[in-house]
Formats: sequence, C-alpha cells, structure tokens
Amino acid sequence: MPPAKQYWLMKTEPSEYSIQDLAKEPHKSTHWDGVRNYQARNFMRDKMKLGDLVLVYHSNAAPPGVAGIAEISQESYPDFTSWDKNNKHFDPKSTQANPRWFMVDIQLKETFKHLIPLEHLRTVPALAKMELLRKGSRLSVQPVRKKEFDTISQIAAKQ
DNA sequence: GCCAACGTTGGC
DNA sequence: GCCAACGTTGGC
Repeated sequence: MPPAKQYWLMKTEPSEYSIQDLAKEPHKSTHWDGVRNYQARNFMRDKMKLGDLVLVYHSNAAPPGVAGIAEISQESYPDFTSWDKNNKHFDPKSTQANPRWFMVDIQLKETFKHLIPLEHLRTVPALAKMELLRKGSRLSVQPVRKKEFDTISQIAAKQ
C-alpha cells in the first residue's frame, strides 16, 4: 500500500514569486529554491513525497493568505542556487560534493478564486492548532494536518 | 556550551 | 517602516 498522502504549506513573497508566476511556468511547475532554514530544509529533503499536496501561501503581502494548491512533482535534490556566487541565496559552505541546501519541485493544481486571508484563517475553529497561526511562527515550509488542509479546501470551494 | 550580537521574517 | 520573535554566528 502506498504511504498516506501528506500535506504542507510553503510560503512565498508574491513580490518575489507569486502563484500567478507559477501559473505561467511551463507545465505550471518550478523548483522551490532559496530555502535557507534547517527545519524547512529537513521537511523538503526527508519528508516530502511525490504527490503530497501543498498550500501555497503569500507572505509579506496585502493581505497575506493562502493563494492556492500545488503538488510535489519532484522529490528533493540539491538547491543549485546555493553554489552560484551571483545568486542572492549563495552559500559558500554548500558544495556540490556536500550540498547543504535542498529543494523540491512543485506543480500548480489550483489557484483559488480569491486568496483566503490570514485574518480569516484565524477565525476558523478547525484551524486553531495550525502551525501558521502559532504566535511567532516563521517556518517557511511546514506540515499541515489533513483536517486543516481539507478545511481550507472547503473554504476555497465555497467562495 | 553559553549567550550577546547580529541578521531575518513577516504581520501590522 | 516598525519591531517582536526567531535563528545563526562566533568569542570565550
């Protein structure tokens, strides 16, 4: 039996890269480069599996919120932008022989008709324990419970 | 291993 | 632009 599908949330600043940018990519997919946090890296490197579903979250936006759903289309491999001196996320301690940072590919499944604002998510009882809503939470790649994912999908379906 | 200093995230 | 809450770095 295949392992149960897992659910995630990944943040992006729409001024840098938005869900609309993802929609314009060939095959609507891209590599999720630039994550430079160990906990977030570990989720991508060790836990994310093909077919897992991802909530795409717009941070540092007006308003911030969940913009749509994507799917893991390629499991982890080294984030090659860490080797590029000219890249914003260059890390001299990451080498090809011993890569420090990893990424996955995601493919867009659905752009919500309307973004679901963070402010609204905070009012939904079923989401009370979401990592995103925890005070001081900054993790840019985080696990989401199935119940939470389904709740957000249903909110999107009704809008 | 402690912890001060510094850098970053991200809501507001 | 502010700033609270974090994460990382590096001296000791």
